[in-house]
Amino acid sequence: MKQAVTLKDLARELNIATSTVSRALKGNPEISAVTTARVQKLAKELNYEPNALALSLRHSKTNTIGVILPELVHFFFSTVISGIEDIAYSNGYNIIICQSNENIDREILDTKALFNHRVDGILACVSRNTSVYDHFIAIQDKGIPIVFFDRDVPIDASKILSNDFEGGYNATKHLIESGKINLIHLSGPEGLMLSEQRTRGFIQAHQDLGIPFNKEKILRCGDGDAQENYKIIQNTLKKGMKFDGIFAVNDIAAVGALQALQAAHISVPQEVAIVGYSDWQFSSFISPRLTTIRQNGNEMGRKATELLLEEIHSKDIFIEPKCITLPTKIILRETTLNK
Amino acid sequence: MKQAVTLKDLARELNIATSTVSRALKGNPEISAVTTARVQKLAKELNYEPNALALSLRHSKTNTIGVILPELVHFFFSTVISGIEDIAYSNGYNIIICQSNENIDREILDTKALFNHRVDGILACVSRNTSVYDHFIAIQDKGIPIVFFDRDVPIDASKILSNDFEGGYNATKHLIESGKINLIHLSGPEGLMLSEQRTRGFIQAHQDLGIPFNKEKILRCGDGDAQENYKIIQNTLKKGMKFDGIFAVNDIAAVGALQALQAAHISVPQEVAIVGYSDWQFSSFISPRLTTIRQNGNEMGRKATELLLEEIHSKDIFIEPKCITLPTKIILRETTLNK
DNA sequence: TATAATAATGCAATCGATTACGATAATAAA
DNA sequence: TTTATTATCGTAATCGATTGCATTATTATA
Repeated sequence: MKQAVTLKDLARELNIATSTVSRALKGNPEISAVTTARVQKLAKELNYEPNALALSLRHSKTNTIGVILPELVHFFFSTVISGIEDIAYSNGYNIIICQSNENIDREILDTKALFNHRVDGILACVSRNTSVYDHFIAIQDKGIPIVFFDRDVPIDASKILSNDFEGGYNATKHLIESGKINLIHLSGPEGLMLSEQRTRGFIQAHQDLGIPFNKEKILRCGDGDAQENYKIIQNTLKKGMKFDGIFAVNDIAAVGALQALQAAHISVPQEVAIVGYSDWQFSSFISPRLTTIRQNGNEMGRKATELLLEEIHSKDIFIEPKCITLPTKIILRETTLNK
Repeated sequence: MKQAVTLKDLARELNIATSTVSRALKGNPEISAVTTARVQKLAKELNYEPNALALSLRHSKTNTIGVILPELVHFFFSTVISGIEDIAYSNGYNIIICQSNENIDREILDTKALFNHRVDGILACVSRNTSVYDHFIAIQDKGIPIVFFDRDVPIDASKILSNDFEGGYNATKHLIESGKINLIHLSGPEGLMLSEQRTRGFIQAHQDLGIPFNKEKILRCGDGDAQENYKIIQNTLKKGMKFDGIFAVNDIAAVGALQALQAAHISVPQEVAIVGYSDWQFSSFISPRLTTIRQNGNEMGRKATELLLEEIHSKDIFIEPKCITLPTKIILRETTLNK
């Protein structure tokens, strides 16, 4: 098997010490111009590339950021990753991405793996059903900074969140202002702070605009795939419940609802209007095009990475955790009446 | 700053040699039961975790696989990643994912970064506009095995491809058999082998089924986003070109075409039928639901990883590159007439 | 000419873990 | 009692690169 070229190989070939080779390669003025030239020439010839492992070990610094998130396939998360990459790469950092698949056990394994690889810091969005946080605390205790994003956690660390309350509030306000006052809400899983915030926004908007509200308006959907929400709306219609607007916790749920309505020959948005959440890629494709709340995933990724790098670069002095909440934006499309 | 616990720390605390600690931790019988117990107890107390960097350096083995692919957000690629994860994790390997963003320069940087991190092997799907392959050859020359997937490359290496010819053939055959004989094809970028294969299938099906074919039936779309294909179909209609079926190189293009038809009040599938490619997530959401060709991404990821691990584990002996072509499957939905 | 200053390079420790080999002590065999 | 054997543990080299501290050789200064 071919072996990678090392400093030692260059040194042997040129009959000098590895330390000299090392210095010559980085243009140290202590080394004579002649020697430097010889070394750099040979290095190029043999295609020498430094071993990042050895460097990391030496410097106790991997220049690598670990990223833990629930699923790659979500459009929102992929925009977050782009933001992370932008900042990380331009600062000379690599990233390692781990999917937890919304699985707490996988998440625990991921944190361990990232620690064992001695990443310089971690960006994490916890899985939906994470309720203990020891694995993160343990990492922090070992001196590795963590910044959480998108989903809130009861941990003393920096966080970049989206203003889910505001999103829920504005979605609901838009529905009400377009004349729909008998709304239902397809809500996310209990315990997931983010979905509870959206629900809170839903309720608050009712109160602020003087629209009556009761708990029956909230329909809880578990995983929130389209199929499930299709059935929920189907059942709701079957039970004879009346409504003229739906605020769904995400676009997938919204599509499920939309299809149930279409199957029942209920016109959207004339009879029932719909607002989704997150502005998935398909939301502008489907017919009618879906009104939704856009979160700035790229910005979230960038901000989170900037914060993390700050903490990495000042490992010695204590840094007060920051919590940044990013604004959302409503994207008006065809599933709501726009006046 | 808190520092991670090392073997040396344990050794100092217990007043024994690090070599003894190392052996005790892995239950080496040369170490007395008493000592072993003491070491393991302390290790647990101090939450000792071995430094993967040091191990990798020592063994010249990182147990890490590098993955290079164009974009994470593509549903197909995310299923490939799941397949890769399944096999990699169950074999004790971690993965590092790099997005090239269909950018050759980024791709070159990625290969370098992965090599510098001394990954044990690489799984790669080249970017759309990659036409030189020196960066991959260089990696191979350093003894790191590479397995390519999805997109074919003129490199002597193992490959897992999808049978794009078959997919294009069956899509076209289905359209013709459902009574549509005046088809057009929204084709992918020139030079991308995969899209040329699909086009070849389109042509061959015409010939085999005795349907006249001419080059005007092929409309080339560059990047292939929905907007672009919307315009292409719009222009085609404006020019008065007649057609009753569309085979699109991917689902996004198909949706663009679909929307252009709907805007022109042309009924799908009655007047014009559509077949897409790749079975994106949204394809079963939209209305009408899209008939498409499904590629088994998970299987592709699994097979590619298995092949790569084989090559990694037999680094010394030469392994003949294998090329596996996976079958595709047509998913019949509402954008075509199904008889 | 003797000494100091400078330039150029080598030696060896270091990062954290592993492992071949050597060393010590205790026990068994002769 | 002396030697061989075994159990147990330590020493040092190693992976690849860096870097503080010598060590030379050369030139400048007194």
